[in-house]
Amino acid sequence: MFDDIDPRSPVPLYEQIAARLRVAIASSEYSAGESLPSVRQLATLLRVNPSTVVQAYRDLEREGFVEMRHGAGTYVLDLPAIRRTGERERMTRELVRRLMDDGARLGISAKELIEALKVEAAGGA
Amino acid sequence: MFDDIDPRSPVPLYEQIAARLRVAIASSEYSAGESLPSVRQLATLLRVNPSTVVQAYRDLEREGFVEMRHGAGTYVLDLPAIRRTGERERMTRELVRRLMDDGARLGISAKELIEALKVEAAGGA
DNA sequence: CCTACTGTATCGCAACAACGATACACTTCT
DNA sequence: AGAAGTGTATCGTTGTTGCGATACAGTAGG
Repeated sequence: MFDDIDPRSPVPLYEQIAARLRVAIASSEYSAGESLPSVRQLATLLRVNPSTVVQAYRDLEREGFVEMRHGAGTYVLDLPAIRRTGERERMTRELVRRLMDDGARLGISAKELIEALKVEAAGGA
Repeated sequence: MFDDIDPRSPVPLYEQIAARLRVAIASSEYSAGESLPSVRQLATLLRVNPSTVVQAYRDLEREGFVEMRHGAGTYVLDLPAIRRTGERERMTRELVRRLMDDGARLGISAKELIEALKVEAAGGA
């Protein structure tokens, strides 16, 4: 499950770990109420420092995916609960802004991006 | 024209400068063949180090907006030349796909993304 | 040619990010 | 109460980034 963690990648370890867990949770590989591996367990498994795993878990917590309980463990929340929060709109805006930034950088207008997005959403070209 | 350059912003000075110039070029405030302010001129105007302006110009050059001529100045290229490459559509698709990926990861549908994109394009909240 | 302009290259430093080491504090179970 | 698990807090080291200082090199006009 964590085969693709690569210390030499330019994307930080904690981000790789968080990303992997995000999809796992979103795709119900972990279900609500279930506990993630402990910080030390996962750290040992990945041959990584516990602090690095903590950093990943903290990100997931900020994003509303999990809850860390001191002394008890880290538990995944249910997705509906995650989605209810205003956090969701915030993140949508953030994603879209980044898209527009990157687009502008390449001289691609918002109008074009909307068009392309519609096409991709409809199942691609 | 460069009123909004802010040293205290988390986004780097050179990136703010480059961003401002990108839209200026895209909107024909500078036309093809015209020269940008010299590195030192702009640096003095913005009360910034010449190296910082250079960094901005180099980015614009990598992106194909301008050409730096040693000893002569920095000149804007014509946009049609930039846009003619099929590279453009490819990158648009790539950007949009990444957006959808990231969205899916957070449980955000394409429909929502389109909606948010329209809002942001219209000037944001 | 030579002066006054252009961009270029190479440093140095301060701030920050990523990661690790290690000690601390809480919970749960017996 | 105590043991064995859990997350937390605080450091230090290392690499990278943003920015500046300063010397180098090319170009163009008098």
